[in-house]
Parts: sequence; C-alpha cells; structure tokens
Amino acid sequence: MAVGSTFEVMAEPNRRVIVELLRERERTVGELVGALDVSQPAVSKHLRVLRSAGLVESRVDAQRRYYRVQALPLRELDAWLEPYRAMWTKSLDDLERHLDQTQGGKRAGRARKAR
Amino acid sequence: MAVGSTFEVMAEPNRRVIVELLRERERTVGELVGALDVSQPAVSKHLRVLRSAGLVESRVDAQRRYYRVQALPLRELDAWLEPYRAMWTKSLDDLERHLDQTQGGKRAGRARKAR
DNA sequence: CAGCTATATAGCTCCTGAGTTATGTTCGGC
DNA sequence: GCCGAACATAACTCAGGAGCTATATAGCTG
Repeated sequence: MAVGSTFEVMAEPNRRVIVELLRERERTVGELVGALDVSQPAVSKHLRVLRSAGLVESRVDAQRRYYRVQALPLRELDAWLEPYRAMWTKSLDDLERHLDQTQGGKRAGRARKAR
Repeated sequence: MAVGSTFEVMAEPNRRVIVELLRERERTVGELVGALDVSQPAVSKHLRVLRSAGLVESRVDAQRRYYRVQALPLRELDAWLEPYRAMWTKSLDDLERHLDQTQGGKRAGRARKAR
C-alpha cells in the first residue's frame, strides 16, 4: 500500500520484466517462465510478491492461471515523483540556456524543447 | 544510468528520506544524520550510492559538505511509468462509471475526476 | 602544532531476499 | 481412475547490502 513497498517490489529486475510483459497482454505462468530464464517456482514467487502488492491479478482457466497488470499502485510512484518534475525541467532549461550561450546561432533550425 | 539502477537506489527507505530532505534545500551530512536515526557512516554510504547514481551532488565548504538533489535521473522512472498512465486512468474511469451506475444520483454535487 | 570537528573509508556482522530442488495440489485427457 | 500438465508451496542455500565500530583524512581554531 505504501509507496515504499511499491518501490521495493518494482526494484527487482525480473519483476519489472514480468510487469512489462503483462502490460501487452495477459499471460500464463508458463509463458512468463519461458521468457525469463529463471525456474518456474521463482516466477511464481515473483507473482506472489506482485499480487500482494496489488500490481497483478490472476484469472483461472483449468490448470492455467492468466496474469494481468493492475496499474493503479504505480500511480503512487507517479505521485511521489511529482515534486521533482519541476526540478528536472529546470535542469534541462538551464542546460539549454547554457548551450544557447556557448554555441550561439549555430543551431538555428533545431527542434524545440522536449519535456 | 539504467532505469534499473535508479529503481534499486530509490527502493531503500532511508535513501528516499535523504532525497526528500534534500528536495527542500541543500544540507550537510551532519544534518542528515540528525534526521535519520542511523549512524554517520551509514548516511555517508547512502550518499555515496546516491552520488554514483547521479541523484545527488555535493559542494565543499571547509570541513562541511553540502549535498543537493539532482533530479534528472528520476526522469527515467517517469519515462518508465509512461505506458501505465493510460492504464490506471482507465481503471479509475471504470471505477467511476461503476459508482455512477450503482449509486445513481446520490452524489450530484460531487467533485470531478482527479487525474 | 595540538586538538577538535566533519566526513569518508575499512572491515566486519547479520539478515533479507532471490534462487534452487523437491513435493503438493488441482485439473483435463485417455 | 491414472497419468501428465500447470502451478503453488516448502525447505534450503547463498550472496549482497545495510548496519555498526574503528580508523583515516582534511580543515578550522587557539
């Protein structure tokens, strides 16, 4: 529930891969195992962690379990990042101003700021 | 540099506290130690990790070192989250539609969607 | 220069967490 | 009703990382 747990859960590389795979479409445990280069129990363990963090849900079909992403908890990360957006925007603006000063008119037709 | 390292660095609770403290203003190591309930070497170690991830910078003043946030690496987290924004927006819309259906006109003057 | 302050580094301990193998459970097919 | 497929759980190992104490380094102060 806390932003901390979401951060910690998403810090694990294989879990991020799982979430990215499930973003495209729901998948069975077997499909994830095939994509991940770790054992099936390891994948089940990651799915357990992800489920208890509310980041995935599952649907049963016979012996198969289809997992899908539940993105809402990621919103907490987004909210946590909010105060920093202004800071990196400023950093980029400062960088740009610096480039404008040092390189002068060399880049007249250049594309405008990416935010 | 990779989004993975940024995730892992920010997963540590004390490091997140440090970054949040430095968001307000630059601080010395001693100030951070006073706020954190861990030893001074532990704080220095966290600062080292944060510095090598590009998340903080330091300025020397006599024996003191003032640390400040460098927010740019956090932008990678923001970018990573991007594809999921549409998903949680949809989840919230679905929830709202559901509430509208089940509770009908009970909440006529209610505040509008928060995004 | 002696001693104090502020911070970094070294060396160590300890616990957590990610991985493994082995086994349990559930379900469909024959 | 049995066997195999699909997944979860149990029990264990092992490495890394976060913490600590002790010590080194750098700079002010008197």
